[in-house]
Amino acid sequence: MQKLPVAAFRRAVYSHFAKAGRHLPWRKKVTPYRTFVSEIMLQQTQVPRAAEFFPRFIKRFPGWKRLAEAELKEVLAVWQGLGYNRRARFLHEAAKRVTGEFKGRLPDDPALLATLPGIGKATAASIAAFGFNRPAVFIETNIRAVFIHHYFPTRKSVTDADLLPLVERALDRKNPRRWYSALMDYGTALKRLHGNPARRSAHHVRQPGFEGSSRQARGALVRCLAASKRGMAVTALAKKTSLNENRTAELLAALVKEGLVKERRGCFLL
DNA sequence: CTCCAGAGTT
DNA sequence: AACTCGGGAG
Repeated sequence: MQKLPVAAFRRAVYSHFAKAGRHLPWRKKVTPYRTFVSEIMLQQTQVPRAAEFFPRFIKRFPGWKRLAEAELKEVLAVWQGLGYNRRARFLHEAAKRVTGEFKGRLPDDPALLATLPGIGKATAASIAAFGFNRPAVFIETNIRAVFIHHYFPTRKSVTDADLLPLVERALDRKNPRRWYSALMDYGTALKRLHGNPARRSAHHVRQPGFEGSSRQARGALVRCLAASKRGMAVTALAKKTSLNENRTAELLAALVKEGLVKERRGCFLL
């Protein structure tokens, strides 16, 4: 199984990092807050887009306190274009918990981090590694690409359980932050060269289409509301988004239930 | 059409 | 285990 000695593998990854490591805004200055924000933004979102939004977000909400004190509508407004709006709400909720429960100090324990909204196993470990330079082990799509390419070049289906011991063994425990940064950059480069080895992950799933989906419609609704001063009625929203009125009402009800939208006597607002 | 530094809900 | 959640670039 072990096709490549660990030392040689690390050298290959670090060598690429030295030549082609990316200069990303969240790497310029590392704090737990900045790492947290970037990791939420990066969930299912390509690096260039997160890199575009990150500086704006940080400028507007420089730290936990400022984010916690903001209104959700402000956070959603800055979030527009990033996608998956509920992440903005999770981030906002997390900031409130960090300032309250943790007195403004983000814990570095992945198990504790994973109790925060929007933080699953992968992101919790990512934050521990990138934000606190802790040797947490995790797997995400770039890591899958790298390890599948190097250690399972021909196997059709590779599980995370297959990869985990390899990821753990390869981890540079002297500098987890640098190691994972290098691994990410190597993974994205590998995908461009070899057509996404992560497709051969047993956990790989293709997304349903976006055109005409409720995701698209919800996005349009939230975008409208983010742009409106005082909120809008169902009819106005349906007209503005070219959606069926019944469907619009249903989608709005779901958005209200999720805490992204509020309703005040027939008028919807963020 | 595909995927993206995934997570929450059912 | 299967669904759902944005939006843009390639």
